[in-house]
Amino acid sequence: MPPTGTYHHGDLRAACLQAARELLEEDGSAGLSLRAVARRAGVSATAPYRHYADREALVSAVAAEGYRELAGHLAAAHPAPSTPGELADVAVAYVRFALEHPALFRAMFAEPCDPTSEERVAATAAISEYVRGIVRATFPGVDAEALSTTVWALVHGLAFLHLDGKLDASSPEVVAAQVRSAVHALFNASPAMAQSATARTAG
Amino acid sequence: MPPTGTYHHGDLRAACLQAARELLEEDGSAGLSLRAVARRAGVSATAPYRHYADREALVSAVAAEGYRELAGHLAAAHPAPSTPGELADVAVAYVRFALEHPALFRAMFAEPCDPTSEERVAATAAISEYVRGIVRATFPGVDAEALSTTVWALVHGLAFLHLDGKLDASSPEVVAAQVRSAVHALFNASPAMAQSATARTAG
DNA sequence: TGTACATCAGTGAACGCGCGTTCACTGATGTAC
DNA sequence: TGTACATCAGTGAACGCGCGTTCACTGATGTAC
Repeated sequence: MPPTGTYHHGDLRAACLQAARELLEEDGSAGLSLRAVARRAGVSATAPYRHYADREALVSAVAAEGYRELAGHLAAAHPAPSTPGELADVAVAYVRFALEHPALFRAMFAEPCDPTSEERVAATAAISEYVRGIVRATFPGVDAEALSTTVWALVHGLAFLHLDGKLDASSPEVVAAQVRSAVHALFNASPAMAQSATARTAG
Repeated sequence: MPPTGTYHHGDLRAACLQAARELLEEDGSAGLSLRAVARRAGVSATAPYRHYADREALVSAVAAEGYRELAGHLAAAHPAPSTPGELADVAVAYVRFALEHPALFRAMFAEPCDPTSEERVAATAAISEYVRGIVRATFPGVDAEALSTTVWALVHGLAFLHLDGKLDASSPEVVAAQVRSAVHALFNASPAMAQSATARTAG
């Protein structure tokens, strides 16, 4: 057990991430500042420099953590989606994550970011690969690369428009229904669906 | 003609917008500051207060102008789209606008914004209505409300993922092809298309 | 087991900065007579 | 056409702020003998 309340913090690196997360959750519109994070972590303004090269590095780390958390959230929605309906569940989870953590989501996507952060690049690549995997499982034989980009963009756009108040986000149910409907509009059209259309009820 | 170079500026309100735009174009990642705008407009730091209540008001005005400019850009892509292909042209124009004016686009959409700005609300409503009109023209008899939301979200998501470096934006052509492909994936599925599918070449 | 010492992870003062906003002001403009 | 005056659109000094980052430092930890 790391001794708490001592001069040495124990795990200030993690504590900074935690503090940053709390700040983002509390004030959805503020930018992260190193000083505010240090303050929240109960530490001098300069202590974080022991663990992060500069402000950018902290922000990148927060974003990367956000990506991982998002991935977990999606996986929790459905462990291994393989039908359009299950894929839609995952889509709903994506948008819900954005609406539940608006500031974090903005930090992850809306700010110009440091493209050199390995942690960050790896985390977004993982998300992208994850979506591709789902699409592949749901529509085997389709160009998963292209379709997964389309799916991601659709869902991402819904998330952002909702975040930005451009769509009706009055209740989670309304949002979920909208996401589902949009996703189904897309999936009804996929080549794989068209191919197997004869095997289902037409109309 | 307003006398330039005089004590009285002539049209400082417009000059501030212009200055703000230039700053956004030059530094895609900087936030707008009133002082920087004033500086760029060649005027004292406090002069803009004659024309804008505060920083927020300036930013909202810039964003509103951006919406109008985007609308013009879309209209220029095609005056009255009524086929999926023409609609795709408009979609391409949307994404191109975002990529050509990243900082402006972020100011318009990515920042938490003042929802009370009438100018801003009106401008975004206009965009939304515009998209709905196109969808209605392209797919008469369809629930334009739902489909136009889906279209907007898809295109908006593509714009943002590109802006954020999450997709291959290596050349305008690549981007355009991707947008077109995504839009077509969606349109192939719309009920209206399905209805009229027999009237076309199947496959 | 005890001591000397290197290393590590913090502190706190200080730097220079740009910011939003206020205020009393002044120069320019335009209108009434 | 000329003058007095109200109004308007700027100026510039000043405020207090939080920020990122540097620096020399010091207290705590752990290791070698």
